[in-house]
Amino acid sequence: MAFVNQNEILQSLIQDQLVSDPASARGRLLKEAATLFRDKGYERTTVRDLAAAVGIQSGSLFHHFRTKEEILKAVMVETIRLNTAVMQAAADQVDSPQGKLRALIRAELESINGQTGEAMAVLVYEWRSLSDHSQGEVLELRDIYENLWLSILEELSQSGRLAADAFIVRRMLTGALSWTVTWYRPERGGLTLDGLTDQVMAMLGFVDGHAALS
Amino acid sequence: MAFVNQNEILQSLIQDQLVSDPASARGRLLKEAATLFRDKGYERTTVRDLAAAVGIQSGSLFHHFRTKEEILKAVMVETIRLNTAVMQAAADQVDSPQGKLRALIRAELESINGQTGEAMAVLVYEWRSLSDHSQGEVLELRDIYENLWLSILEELSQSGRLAADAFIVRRMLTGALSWTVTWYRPERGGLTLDGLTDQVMAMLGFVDGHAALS
DNA sequence: GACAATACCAAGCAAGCGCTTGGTTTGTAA
DNA sequence: TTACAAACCAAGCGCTTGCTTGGTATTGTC
Repeated sequence: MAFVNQNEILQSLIQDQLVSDPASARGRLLKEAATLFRDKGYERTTVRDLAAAVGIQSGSLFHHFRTKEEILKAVMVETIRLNTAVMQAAADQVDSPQGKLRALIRAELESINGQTGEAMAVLVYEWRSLSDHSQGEVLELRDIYENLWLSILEELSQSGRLAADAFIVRRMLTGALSWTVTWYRPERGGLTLDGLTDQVMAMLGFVDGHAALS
Repeated sequence: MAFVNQNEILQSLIQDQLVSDPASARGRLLKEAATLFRDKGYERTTVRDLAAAVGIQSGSLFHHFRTKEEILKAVMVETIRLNTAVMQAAADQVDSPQGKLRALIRAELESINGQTGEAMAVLVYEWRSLSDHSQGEVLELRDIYENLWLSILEELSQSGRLAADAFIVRRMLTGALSWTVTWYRPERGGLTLDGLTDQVMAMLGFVDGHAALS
């Protein structure tokens, strides 16, 4: 199936029970949790904060989740699942490696700075609040996501269009793109998402603005 | 004065009371605090943890610092002071803008992954644990530090040797370089600090390996 | 050797934490 | 209407938290 927009992808994942419906009680809680975890940090966010955000008593949370950490893990797992699907779809819509790279960068910037931004920030900055066991589970999902990037970067590297090592470029991009959440404010005018994507591509030595569409 | 190594700079700052002597009680505490804050996060680190790390009772901490947050702020303030001086010295030892950029990148990578790495990580990832007022104070110091980078990047940009915008490149570098702390392990062999610096320079389009020395 | 000032200890307080418990309401289907 | 599970409330338990207090060593100075 070739998905076009993010909403179709989301519906499909909900169907397969891989992510929670944002309209359900569980989904709404995860959404609020992501926002609170990003704004205040996991540790500073109390179960009373979480409960108040969805309008229930703190004890009632534990009917939906066994522990507070399980909430954090759920935010992370569902975020990776959704974004892996979104990125895959973005890359599939373009043919050239350079175009695929641009699509990935744009899609990740959109994830980080758009609707799922809160959850993405949690994924990056609340990593060590997870227990070792949970970290392992999340790590497995992350590997799938990362391989999406690496296969494309290595293709560009081998054809000589990328000056630095593929692994290292991906790691640099991980840091650089996730960091945008701390400073990029598209709503204040100035730089659009496409403009920002162009800047990142330019930094990597791809200077021809909007990438080849085919 | 032209400083050569990091130790001379440190001694000078200690003299001026801008950073604590690592041999003093206060300095040792800040060192341990930085390590704990990085490993467990500020919130998860208790005053009892901090006290145990330096071998005193938890109550005795409050003879040196009024609050736990004051410890966090001190770690950040002293780290910025030291690193601003270190970076300034690194840039001053080279003449060409490209050489200065390489020196800054190398020095920041060294700060992040070397002796002061714990404190640098705290500076990046524990930002929101500071009160608003403290954030303001730290921000002022950060501006000085950032201007060091911007003046050099803008020079490169205006002479056409940098494809992307100077502000954006700096922000990308901030994210990319600080992220290295999560994956770069020089002690396991493989990539040296100079090698990593070369990779970053290559990513930015500066491909001539070790930069001009003059 | 007197005398502060500094550095520390031992004990514990008040508040907030994650989570449990026993019981009530709400939704669903026969 | 009855039956039953899912969703929720009200209360609070046991524990940890940052920080305070009153007192005791240790250190530097003349």
